[in-house]
Amino acid sequence: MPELPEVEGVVRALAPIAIGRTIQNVTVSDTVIKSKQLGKEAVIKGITTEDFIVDMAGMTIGNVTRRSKYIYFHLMKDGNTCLLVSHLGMTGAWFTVDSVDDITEMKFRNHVHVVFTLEGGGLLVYSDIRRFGELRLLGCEADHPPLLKMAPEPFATGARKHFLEFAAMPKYARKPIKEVIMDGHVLSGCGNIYATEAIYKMKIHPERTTERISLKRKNELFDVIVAILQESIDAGGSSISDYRNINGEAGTMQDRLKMYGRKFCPACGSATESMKIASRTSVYCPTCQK
DNA sequence: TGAATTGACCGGGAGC
DNA sequence: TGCTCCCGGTCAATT
Repeated sequence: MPELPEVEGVVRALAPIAIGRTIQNVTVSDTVIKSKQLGKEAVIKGITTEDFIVDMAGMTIGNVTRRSKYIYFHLMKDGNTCLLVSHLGMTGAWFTVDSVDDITEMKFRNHVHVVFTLEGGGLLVYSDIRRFGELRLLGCEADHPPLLKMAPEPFATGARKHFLEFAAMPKYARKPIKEVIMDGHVLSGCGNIYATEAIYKMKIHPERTTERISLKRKNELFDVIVAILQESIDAGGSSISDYRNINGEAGTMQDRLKMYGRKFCPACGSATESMKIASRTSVYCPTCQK
C-alpha cells in the first residue's frame, strides 16, 4: 500500500527521468477499455479512453511533484498547461523501461494498463493489479475540488496549525484519534501503516477519542507522525504487499515498523490485538496503549 | 445542510 | 484443488 513516503520515492525516481520528455503516444489495456465501455471508471477517470489518448499525445512533462499521496505530472502542449494526477490506490506502480518485458515481476507485468511512449525512446508505464488507482487529466487542480480540500503537506508551515484546528472541530473531536489522523482533510498522507506506528509510539489506544487527548499530546503526536514519515522517506518507503518503487525495488521501512503487522509488542512482549476503526484494521498493544 | 453510510473500483491470498 | 470471502484508499451517491 503506497502511502506518502512511498509516493515521495516514486516522484523522486520519476522526476529526473520524465522531466522534459514529450509523450509520443499512449496505449491503454484492453481490460481498461472494456471496463470503460461498460461505463465503469476504471483507472482513467472523468474522461473517455479515446479523449485521454488524444489529449495526452504531444504533452511535454514539465515537472513531477507530489501532493499528499497523489503524483502530479505538470504538462504542457501548444502553449497550454494541464495536470495529470495519479493516485496509486492499493497496487498501482510506475515503471520507466525500454520495453514492458523489462518489468521483472509478473504480477505487475500482467497488469500494465497505460503505456506512454516517449519521444526519443523509452516507456513510462502505469501498472495496477487491482485497478484501485487513478489517472485524472485536469486543466488545473481546481478542476477536481477534492484536491483543494486536502490538508497541507505535513512538512509545510501551517500543517500543525491546520491539524490542531481541525482536530478540535466537533466532527473530528468525537472520533477515534486513529481515524482522525488518517483523514486527509485533517492531515495529509498518513495512512494506516504510519497511523498505527504513530499512536503506538505515543502509547495512545486507537479508539481513544481525539477530544480526550491534551493539546500538548496532540502536538507531540503531530511531531511523531512527521518524524515517522520522514524516516520512511529516508528508508525508501515500506514495501508492504504490492508497493514497488520505480525500478521495481522494495524499500526497507517495513523492517523498522514496531506495531503494524506485528504479533507481539516489541516493548512489553504482550500479544497484539486488532480491531476495525473506520473499516481499517488497527493493530495495537493492549498493555502499552491506553 | 451536513453527517453517516454505502457503493464502486478489483485480484490476491487466506482459509476452509 | 477449488471455492468463498476478506481486504482497503478515495470519491461519489445515497440515506
